[in-house]
Amino acid sequence: MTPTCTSEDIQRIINKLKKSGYKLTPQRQAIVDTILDSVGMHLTVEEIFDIVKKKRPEIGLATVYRTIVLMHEENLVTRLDLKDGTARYELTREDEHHTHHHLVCIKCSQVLEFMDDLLDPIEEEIGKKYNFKVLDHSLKFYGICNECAKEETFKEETKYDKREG
Amino acid sequence: MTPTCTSEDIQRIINKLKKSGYKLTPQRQAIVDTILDSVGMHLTVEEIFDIVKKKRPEIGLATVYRTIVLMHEENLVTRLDLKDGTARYELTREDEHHTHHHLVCIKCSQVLEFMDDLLDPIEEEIGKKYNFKVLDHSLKFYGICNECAKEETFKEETKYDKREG
DNA sequence: TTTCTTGCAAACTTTTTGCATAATG
DNA sequence: CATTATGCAAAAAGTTTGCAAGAAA
Repeated sequence: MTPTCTSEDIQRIINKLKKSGYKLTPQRQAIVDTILDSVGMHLTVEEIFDIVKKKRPEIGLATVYRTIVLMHEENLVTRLDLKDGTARYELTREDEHHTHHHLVCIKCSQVLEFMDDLLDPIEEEIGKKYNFKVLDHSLKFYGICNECAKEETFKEETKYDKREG
Repeated sequence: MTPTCTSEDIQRIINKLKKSGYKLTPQRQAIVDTILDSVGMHLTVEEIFDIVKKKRPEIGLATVYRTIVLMHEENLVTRLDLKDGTARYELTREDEHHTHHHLVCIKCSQVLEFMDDLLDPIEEEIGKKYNFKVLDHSLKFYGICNECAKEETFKEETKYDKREG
């Protein structure tokens, strides 16, 4: 479920950046490394910055922002919105037909990932019905994770603020 | 597809607010009216503010924010993230089993809505598989709308920034 | 009259940008 | 060496909050 990263990943990323004419600076290397090391963690830019800073204290937050923007434009990272006010990013996995999806616990905010291609027929149907050329989809399930379900009985009201439409 | 609002909607909202102990001020009324009048438009708080201000210039932006937060907590509005940097809100439709979903054009940013309950069996399956009590889901399809498809041939690169995982 | 709400301004948070300096290919 | 990238600090943009004055139940 949580794939580990290979040296192919790092090569793929570096090649793509080079191909687009970007220089490979130590700062960018450090940021790429951090993203590769944090698969499944859905880090914010600030969190990436904090990790990178440990190895290279001279690095600036603006550089991290600029690098993430750049990687996002190149589709090397995918943005994820978990409704806590800051954007989060994760490595775009090359091997996935579509991006994977997320189970978001509205009690503890834990995020599980899952792959599922059951959506493909729906995608096709919707495309035809609305004359819309579907390229990708994003799916999130909101609910209560196993641990939180054990802890206490869930109260139906509250916590709408963790979901989105 | 784009449902119009009935007086039942406004009664439902007002009753819910009253029931939760909130006072019904003219400011809140104006904001509720605006949201009811803008179904399908996915307004930002600032946009709601601009509309409300025309009728009641004395109203403050903070009041609009506070009212939206409050309505969101009461599940009267649903937050929607269309990746343009600001949160957007829409009326939570009472009659829907789940919230409706969105087709987002990555060229022109147009947002179409669609209802679909084909996801229910997937929801159930995922729930069992991951021991996750699913309460709701959010689904977005990203692609090219009919108009944009006509205009020009789509170039495969670019525009990843409009999508999310 | 008591409590909740408003408007304003200030504070905060996240993200972007200008600019001089430094590093890359 | 020409160009691109960096770090810093300042600016933007979106959202939240403190507080005194005002309105609702």
